[in-house]
Amino acid sequence: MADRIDAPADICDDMTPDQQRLIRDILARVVDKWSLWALTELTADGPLRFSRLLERVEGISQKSLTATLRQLERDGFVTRTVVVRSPIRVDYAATELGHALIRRFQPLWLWAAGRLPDFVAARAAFDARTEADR
Amino acid sequence: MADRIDAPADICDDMTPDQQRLIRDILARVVDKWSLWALTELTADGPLRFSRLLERVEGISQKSLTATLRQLERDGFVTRTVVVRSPIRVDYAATELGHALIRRFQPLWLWAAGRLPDFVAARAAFDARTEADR
DNA sequence: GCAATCAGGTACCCTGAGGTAACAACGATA
DNA sequence: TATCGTTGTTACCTCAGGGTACCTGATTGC
Repeated sequence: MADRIDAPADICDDMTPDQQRLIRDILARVVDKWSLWALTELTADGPLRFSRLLERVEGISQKSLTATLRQLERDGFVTRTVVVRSPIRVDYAATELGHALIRRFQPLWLWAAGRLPDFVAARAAFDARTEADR
Repeated sequence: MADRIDAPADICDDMTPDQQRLIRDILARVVDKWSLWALTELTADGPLRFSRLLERVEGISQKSLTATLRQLERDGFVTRTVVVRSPIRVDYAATELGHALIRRFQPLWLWAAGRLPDFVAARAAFDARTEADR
């Protein structure tokens, strides 16, 4: 998991180091291997139980899903409600904060999708350059 | 480094798996340990040479800075120009794509900064909850 | 010739994220 | 009673990111 993300100095100037660390922490969580994916599933499709998430977040292990959901819950992006029915059942749902985060992140995704040709071109150019000489 | 970041399905529907993987790749790079920080320094303050960056991106090692800059260069966020002067000199500068990325990322940072109290409260509530029972 | 500066490469090691697999609780059901 | 389904937890292992330390060129100045 990435453990620090920084922002331009002018945004940070009026914050304590502790606050800056917390923000980095939050944003790092947002972009780690599974968090955003899991949260996206929850924002797109009502409350989901553990096993449903396990199926949807394709490739994640039980252990990692548990850890991911705990972190998301701790930071207020997700709620966890235990239903004591027959086979125990746990529902996870995105909070308002969770929805807001996804909404804020989408423009970045769309932008990246739009500039896809630039990335492809940049990589091709770089690889050609390095293969030749350097 | 995080190696995948996903977006809502409706954005992905008209993209090939390869394209989706590339976008995840790009966005993952953006939020890894050092990339965003280094790029931020470059967008804030003209071209910088290797040693200047080494000082500014406080805590990074030579090895990691080299690796980070190579990745940023490969993805088109940074240019690398060698000046063959007396003691060799290499200038790094953010490209238009690099500036655009930082601009796109800033709103997310500002939003997180604004919701700081929510994160603090969520964590406090969670920690109190888990300390008591569970 | 010799030291110093600058940009990097390389070898070695350590840590931590994350996967696998087995086990735990606990009610329902056969 | 035994087994199953569900949500975890725990032990063990692997692998890759990243740090430290040292070495390489190339060039200038002494």
